[in-house]
Amino acid sequence: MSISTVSYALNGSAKVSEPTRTRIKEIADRLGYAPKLAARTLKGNKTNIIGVYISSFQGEFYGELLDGMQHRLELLGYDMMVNSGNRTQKFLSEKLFDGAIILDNKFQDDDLNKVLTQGNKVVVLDREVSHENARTVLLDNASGSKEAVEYLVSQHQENYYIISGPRGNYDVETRLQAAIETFEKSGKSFKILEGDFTEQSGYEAAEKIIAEAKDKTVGVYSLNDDEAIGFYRYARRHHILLEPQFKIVGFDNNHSADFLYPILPSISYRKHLWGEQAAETLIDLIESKPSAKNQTIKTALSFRK
Amino acid sequence: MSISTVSYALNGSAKVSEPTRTRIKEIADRLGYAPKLAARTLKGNKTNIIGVYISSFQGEFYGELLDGMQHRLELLGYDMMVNSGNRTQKFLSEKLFDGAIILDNKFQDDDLNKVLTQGNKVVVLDREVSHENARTVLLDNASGSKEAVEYLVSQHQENYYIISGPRGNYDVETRLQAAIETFEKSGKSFKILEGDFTEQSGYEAAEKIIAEAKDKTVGVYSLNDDEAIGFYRYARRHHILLEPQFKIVGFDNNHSADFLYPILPSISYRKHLWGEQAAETLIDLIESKPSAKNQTIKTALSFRK
DNA sequence: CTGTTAGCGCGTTCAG
DNA sequence: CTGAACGCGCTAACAG
Repeated sequence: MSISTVSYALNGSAKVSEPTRTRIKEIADRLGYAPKLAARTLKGNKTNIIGVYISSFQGEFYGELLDGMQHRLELLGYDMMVNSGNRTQKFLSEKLFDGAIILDNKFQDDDLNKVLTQGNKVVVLDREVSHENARTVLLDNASGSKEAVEYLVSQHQENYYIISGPRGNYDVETRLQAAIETFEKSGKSFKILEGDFTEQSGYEAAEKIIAEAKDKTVGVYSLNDDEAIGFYRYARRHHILLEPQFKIVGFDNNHSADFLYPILPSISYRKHLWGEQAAETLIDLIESKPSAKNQTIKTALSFRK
Repeated sequence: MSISTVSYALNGSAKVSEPTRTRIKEIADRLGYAPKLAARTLKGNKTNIIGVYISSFQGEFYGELLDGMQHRLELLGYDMMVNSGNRTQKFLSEKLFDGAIILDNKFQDDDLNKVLTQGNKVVVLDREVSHENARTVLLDNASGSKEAVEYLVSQHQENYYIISGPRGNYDVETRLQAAIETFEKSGKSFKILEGDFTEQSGYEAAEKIIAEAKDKTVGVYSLNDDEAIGFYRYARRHHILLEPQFKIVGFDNNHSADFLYPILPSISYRKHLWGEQAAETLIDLIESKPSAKNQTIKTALSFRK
């Protein structure tokens, strides 16, 4: 029983007879033997692992997205590993991953370019990229933003605000631009308050907006739901009834905003599908299928149930 | 410039002069060269990667926990990768990870034992294990559960319920046992309704409980907050005012339950710390430090803010 | 200090 | 079914 026979047996090659295979598998099992990934990879140059890069594990944002990726990748015969933190970027260059999905503002454009130049395949969910080894699967922020603002304007408020997000972020910039255009087209004036997508920043924005409001009615477009939740939290803590003076719209349709009162309308999109599309596109890219094209994920105003 | 010099230079060996090192690094950078993890691992028998196994990415439960692990592991010089799904268990046997943290009911006891027998180091957060290669970092469910029930009983309700969780689960069984003991000690009778830790199961339990209640006051101990949220959702959808007839206590102190009305008291614990302890214990175990002992995470009733 | 050479780690796979 | 080369980087031994 030679080394190669063992290898063939364990990998299901037809070069080994059934009885031998069975015997080998039994022995391997008894010994707790498992071929090392490192050795196999060295020879094969492929790991069948996809690396996913996110900026933080905190928050409910990623769960459904990752779940979508995971399920699709499993179907396609790949495994998935989730990373957060700068140091792990090296694993892509070091060929631990056959490809990566990136939704991580801490992953710098420079580093991304380096990685692409090295020949790594990447799908990006948080910026525009043009490179033969990259594809994008992006939200249709413009359309969602337009709908959000149109809804607010239809409520005929007296003053309007946008609570912004971290500048430079793709989603922020595209949502902002579309919102501004839509406000201008409607002839309504508005103010922009800076935010950073955290609850805290929404809380602080609420303080300003409510102080400025006096007895005017106000419409607020919060560029994500976390900020909107912060807004509600401020109101609750200060015993301010939002209804009917304040109308707010958010973005992301967070599950955890389901119990806010009054209901928080929000721009929603299919997170699970987003993850699936990202996975599918990446594998198409890795396997050099021509179907590996840039994708867009639709958005629409939702009023929860 | 020989191969060995390059290796020495890139790995910071003293056998290479600074100028040479710098030059080599520049060239490597320009060429986009990065030593492959597989080759390095094969020789060194160590990856400095810790695998974390969770049963699903969904839900807000894991975020803070993973964040705690991640930060502590980073401090200790390790990288972390998060896995979900049965197929990825093999990576531990295949020596991609130097060790693992497991909080995954889909990770079977049999498989865990196999992995431990192979010599892999593991910290487990969701069951009791006794093995030289394993340590546990578990919640003090008994204490939390006792406090939850004592709180309910102090509210002097007429009927009491427990909404259970998935049977066999360590947290469920220990919470349940302590709850039963505490109810019995107080002389109160109670009913147990089955649940599975999902919102849906809490929703269904609410339907039964509310139908049975008539005009009696009711105390409900929901073994996790997701179920409690389901309870509230049922009440809201059917326009039932919970206060003052229904008193509910949960477990986990989920952030997303912050906006429930009336306030949902819940057994809380420091998730971030939990993750940190798990990480620390695992590394101690890997590095054969005697400090690698089983740990317990404290719990306490919390009324949110 | 730098270069050369060679062995090692471990599984895969071709040629026999 | 077996022998041996191979993949890639690390490192020890030795020479310049």
